[in-house]
Amino acid sequence: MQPNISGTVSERILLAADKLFYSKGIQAVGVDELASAAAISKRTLYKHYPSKNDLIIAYLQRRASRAAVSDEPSLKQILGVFDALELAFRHRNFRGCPFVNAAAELGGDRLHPVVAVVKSIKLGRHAWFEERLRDLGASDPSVLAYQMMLLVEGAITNSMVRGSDPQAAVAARQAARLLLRAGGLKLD
Amino acid sequence: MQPNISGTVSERILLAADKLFYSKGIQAVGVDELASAAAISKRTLYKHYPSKNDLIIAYLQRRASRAAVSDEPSLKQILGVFDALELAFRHRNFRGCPFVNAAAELGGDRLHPVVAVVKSIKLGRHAWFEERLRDLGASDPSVLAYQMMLLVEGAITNSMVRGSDPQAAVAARQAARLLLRAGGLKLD
DNA sequence: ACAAACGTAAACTGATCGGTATACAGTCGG
DNA sequence: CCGACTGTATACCGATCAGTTTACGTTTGT
Repeated sequence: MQPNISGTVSERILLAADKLFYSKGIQAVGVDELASAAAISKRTLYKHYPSKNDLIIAYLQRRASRAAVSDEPSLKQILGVFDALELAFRHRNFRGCPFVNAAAELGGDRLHPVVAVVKSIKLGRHAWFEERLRDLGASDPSVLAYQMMLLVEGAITNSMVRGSDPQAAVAARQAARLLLRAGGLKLD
Repeated sequence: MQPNISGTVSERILLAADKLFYSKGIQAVGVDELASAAAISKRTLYKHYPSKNDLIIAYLQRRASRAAVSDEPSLKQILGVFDALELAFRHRNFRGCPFVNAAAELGGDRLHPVVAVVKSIKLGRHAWFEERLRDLGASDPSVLAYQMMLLVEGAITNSMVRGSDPQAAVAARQAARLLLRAGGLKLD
């Protein structure tokens, strides 16, 4: 891979980490490879991120903060998640959920800081769904939000295992519409 | 961990591999640890499994072959999956789906033999659902089977990330009943 | 009893890893 | 012009890993 030489140093490092960690897996990427991909020396990398673990966490938090802030109506936002999934599944570089992958790779140690980060991110997603479902007057926003999470996670996992299968998103969206309607929401 | 000294050698190795691979992760377990856990020498281990990869695949296939063969009616079998999930989530040692975890750990290389094994196992599960749904006269057995897969995978993943949450199974079962009914099945 | 086969224990090989230290080049303010 | 700073290139460290080899019991068939 030819190194990226644009942007600030921290950005370059995070960009390289994002690409490599996600596509090859966290454990499979060494610090030397990261440094050369970011076109910096190892020393500089350790100046910005004092350990590989710090870089891993920064990578996950950067992925989490990509939450699209939108002023669309709540229902459209919820259904939009499944459209976004389908788009993601069509992407050639799709390789599942970075958070789940990280937890699977490093979760052998239940006290690993990465596990805590992943958990908080997932709880945040649940809250995101629940908030919007409450707005929409769902009969049981918490469990309905949980079910949306199940469909999203399930679709991502299935698509990853099968090798980027867009049909996972189609089945998930259809199921979501059914569950939302059963939960007391009026869809179009 | 005190070594296990009962059963045949191959069984002992597989038993140790199952416990260690699942609880600590595949990459986190070394061959020396496996040998001492199985109370055999490294030499003997390599006689039974000529590489660590062979042992990994044997471990996954053993997990997959644990499919409970039952003569219950199809519908009861399908719903039973979600009861089994809840039971699994209550287990202290639950740490997600061994197949997904393996794919997440080793899937950076898309041609890795483990990835192919995992994919075939998951396709087998889909076929298992589809077969029973077809028996039951579901209107679209393939997509309904896909949706069952989504719920199962989603529940497992969510429960793992949250640290063994039985509520994931409850939400999944409730969603499953709804989807099954909408798919043309008569429940109780 | 004896030799071949099988097992173990443990050292070793070569490679890779995260992280550190050294030596050197460029830059910039005073 | 200089000295502090910043970054690079690279060698190095200790640990760990998969896999091999060596040396030494122990069992087993005959």
